[in-house]
Amino acid sequence: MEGATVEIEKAATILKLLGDKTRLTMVKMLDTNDYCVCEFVEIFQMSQPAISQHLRKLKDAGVVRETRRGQWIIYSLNKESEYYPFVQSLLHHLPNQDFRLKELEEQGLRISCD
Amino acid sequence: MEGATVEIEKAATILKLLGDKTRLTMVKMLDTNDYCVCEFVEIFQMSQPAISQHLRKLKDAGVVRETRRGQWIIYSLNKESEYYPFVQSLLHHLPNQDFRLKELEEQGLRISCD
DNA sequence: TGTTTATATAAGCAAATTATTATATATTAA
DNA sequence: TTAATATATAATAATTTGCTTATATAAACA
Repeated sequence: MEGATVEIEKAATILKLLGDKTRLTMVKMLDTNDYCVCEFVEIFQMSQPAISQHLRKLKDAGVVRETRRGQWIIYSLNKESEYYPFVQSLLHHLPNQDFRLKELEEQGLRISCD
Repeated sequence: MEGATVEIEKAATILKLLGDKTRLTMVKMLDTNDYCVCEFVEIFQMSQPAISQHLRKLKDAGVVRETRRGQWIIYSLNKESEYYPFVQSLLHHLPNQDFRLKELEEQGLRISCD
């Protein structure tokens, strides 16, 4: 096995966090692009507080991090996390979600630019 | 990426299931050995119905399966599951739990024999 | 400055989760 | 056949989760 082992308790915490369709999709999307909150609101057709709360959980666990860019707060995967390799290897099994970015762009709603 | 992709929704279901310390430990243990219900009861110091309910969830999702051996019901990882490769790759990141089996044996409480 | 836009936080609530206790079922053994 | 053992299921209670609405904060812009 490559990479260090993840303590069972911490692994369970991360898996529970990713065991939600919205958060799992977010994290898969963040694996290839950065997004701001309002883009997620658009994509998931969910209220802004609901999206913020999902992102806060991911941030508290160190899975994602945020940077302010003007009035927007951009979220990205935290690749420095000691759990990143673990998360990564999960994401490899999931289907690409780039179609969601395409939809955003087609609607002229893309904001973050990497 | 090797192996087929797991639908996001199904992946979230499996991750939520494994996002519980008890179930995650069970599955990691089952990756190398089979166990009966009463062994798990001993190991986790939890009521028998609680253990049965965890196992039922894992069974309903197709992650584990059961075989009766006399009065015992032996649980094992379902390696035929289409999600087995996904589960496997998670388990690789977790620390070995063989010390739990050793403890069982030292207490003379080991029942299942593979 | 005041207004708009993007985001976060708090309070409250319904649904889901995880344990418990009590009871039913199935196999083994006396 | 009866008692003991292993397991499952049902009912229930406590806790957690994920949304909602209302409100606060912070940057941008007129």
